Amino acid sequence: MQILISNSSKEPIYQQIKHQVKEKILSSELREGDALPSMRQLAKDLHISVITTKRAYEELEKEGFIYSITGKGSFIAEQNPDIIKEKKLATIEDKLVEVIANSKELGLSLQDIKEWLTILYEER
Amino acid sequence: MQILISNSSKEPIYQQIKHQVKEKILSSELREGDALPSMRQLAKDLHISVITTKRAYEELEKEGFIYSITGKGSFIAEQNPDIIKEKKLATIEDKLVEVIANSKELGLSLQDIKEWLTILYEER
DNA sequence: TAGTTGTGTATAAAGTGTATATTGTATATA
DNA sequence: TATATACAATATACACTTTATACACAACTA
Repeated sequence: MQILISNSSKEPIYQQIKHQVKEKILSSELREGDALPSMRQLAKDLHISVITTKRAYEELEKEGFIYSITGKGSFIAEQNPDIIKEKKLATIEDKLVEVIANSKELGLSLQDIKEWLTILYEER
Repeated sequence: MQILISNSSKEPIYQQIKHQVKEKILSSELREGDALPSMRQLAKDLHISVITTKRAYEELEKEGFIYSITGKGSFIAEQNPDIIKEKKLATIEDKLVEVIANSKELGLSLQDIKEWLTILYEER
C-alpha cells in the first residue's frame, strides 16, 4: 500500500490521496475488505495532519469507495461492477481532457494527438 | 526573502515587486521550489493591499517564473523552458498510455478513442 | 479488570489564494 | 477647459486547504 504526494502539485493533498486510492481500486490492486493504512499512520508517513487524511478518507467513504470503523481502521467497500465500469469510463474521459489541455498549451493539434495515440496504441 | 519598495519611484508597486523577484531568480538567490512570502504576508510587510501583491504574483505566474497554490503559498517554478516542455510532453504520453490501457480493458477500439477525443477537443 | 495503545471523530482556528466592485490618478483628446 | 479613457491601487468579502488539540471507541495485554 503505497501512497505518494507531491508538494509542488496544484492538486490538494487530500485529492492526491483520493485519486490514488481510486486508481488502485479501479485497477483491482485494492479489493473489497482490504485494509487501508490508518489515518494516523498515513498522516505520519506523509508528514501531514490526521485531519487531511481524514478528509480524504471521509470523502472516499461518501463516494462509496471505502468505509471506516472507529477503533478498527478503514477498508475497501464492496464495488458494484456496473458502477466500476462507469467510473473507468469517467477516468478515461478525465485523462483525455488533461491530454487536450496540455496539448493546447504546447500548441499540438488534434491531428498531432491522434497520430501519437495511434503509435502508442500499436506499440502495446 | 527581502523585498523593498519605494514610494517615490515612478515605477508602479506591482512592477517593483515583479522586478525584484525576477532579479533574485536570475541571480540564483531564489531557486526552484523556494517559497515566496505569501501574498498576505508581503502585503502586510509592505503596507499595501493584497490585491497589489496578487497582481504582481499573478503576472509572474503567467510569465512562468512562479506558481501559486491555494492554501499553500507561492513558489519559484522550474526555469528552463526546454525541460518544462519535455516534462509536459512526457505527462501527455503517460496519460495517453493510461487511456490506452484502460480502453483496451473495456474493449474500446482505437477508433472509439479517437472519436471521443475529437468530441472533447471541440468542446473546449 | 485495569491500563495502554491504536483506531476514527469533532470542534475550532489559522493560513492560503481569489473575485467583485470601487476609488484615485494620471494622460490623452475634443 | 472639459470630458473620456486607461491604469494603479484599494476594501471587503469569499472560497479553499491545512492544521492543533482534545475526545471517544475498540482491541490488546498484563
